[in-house]
Amino acid sequence: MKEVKLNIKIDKEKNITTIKNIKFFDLYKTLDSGQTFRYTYVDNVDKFKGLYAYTKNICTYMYEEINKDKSVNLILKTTDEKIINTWIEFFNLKMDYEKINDELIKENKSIKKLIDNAYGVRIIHTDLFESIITFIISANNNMKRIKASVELLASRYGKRIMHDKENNIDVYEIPNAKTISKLSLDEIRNLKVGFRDKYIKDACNKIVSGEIDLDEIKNMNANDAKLELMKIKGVGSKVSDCIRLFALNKFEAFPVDTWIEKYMINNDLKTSINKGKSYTRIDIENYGMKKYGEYAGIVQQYIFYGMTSEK
DNA sequence: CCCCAGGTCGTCA
DNA sequence: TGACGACATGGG
Repeated sequence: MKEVKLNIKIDKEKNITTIKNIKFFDLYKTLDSGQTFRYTYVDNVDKFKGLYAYTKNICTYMYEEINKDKSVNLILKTTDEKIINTWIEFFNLKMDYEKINDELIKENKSIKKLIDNAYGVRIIHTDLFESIITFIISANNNMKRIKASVELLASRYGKRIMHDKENNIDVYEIPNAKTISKLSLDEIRNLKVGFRDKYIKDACNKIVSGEIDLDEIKNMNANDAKLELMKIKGVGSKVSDCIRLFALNKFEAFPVDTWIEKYMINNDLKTSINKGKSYTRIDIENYGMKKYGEYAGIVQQYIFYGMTSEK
């Protein structure tokens, strides 16, 4: 698909970069949609509201302005081109979401209300290792607790990469596999990850030993990547789908968690279930992939946002 | 006390 | 294969 051309203004004097008129983008909804767990809201930096976002050992202050036509200006507090490009890639800003949404609606008109509700939610491009660890923690857990555990992991065992004295905010990097593999099970357990301690350790051991090669996984097709990730204990079908969708951007993945299951049972699958059919999560995953095709993961994220943002 | 959260594992048939 | 209980932990 053709890439969107970005309108980027770099202001060296103010140390600010503005990416102008981004279509279908909501910074806060996107970060808050359960794909990444590492961002910190700030009440007062340079007299405006914003946040520190983190990925791949980079922490940047940013905020958004909404234009009259609903497009968004993303303001980054940096002028470093490498960092700017990191965030463009992270938020997939070159993807033409208007076109993708039009195609999805053309195939299936009922998707329009899902899109309107989740307006601006994008699939982001997260770091593979971080995604593996956070989504192992996510199993049978909730967003608040996942975020707390990831934050504990970073602040206890990661290097501090940002210190904001004025707002009393510190940001730490996610420790690497080697560092985590040296921790005891008790130390990992103390991150409030419960029974997932041994899974985190297994993932790091396999990465350190070379049994799992993250660079190889990045070059695999969607199906091979899924199976390779599932060699890690604690990574089943759903966790693997989240990792390949968010960290590898395999958009055909359709992760089925408790929310997606509830939604599909009450909507897409309702009539057949009334006729006495039953579906496992794997059935629902295959149904979603078939029905929504190459952008199933994007549809899934709209559904997830809708289900979790109510109340 | 119960049930639930971006599920997976081991076991038993 | 398919079903089912166990698993940590905090919130409602």
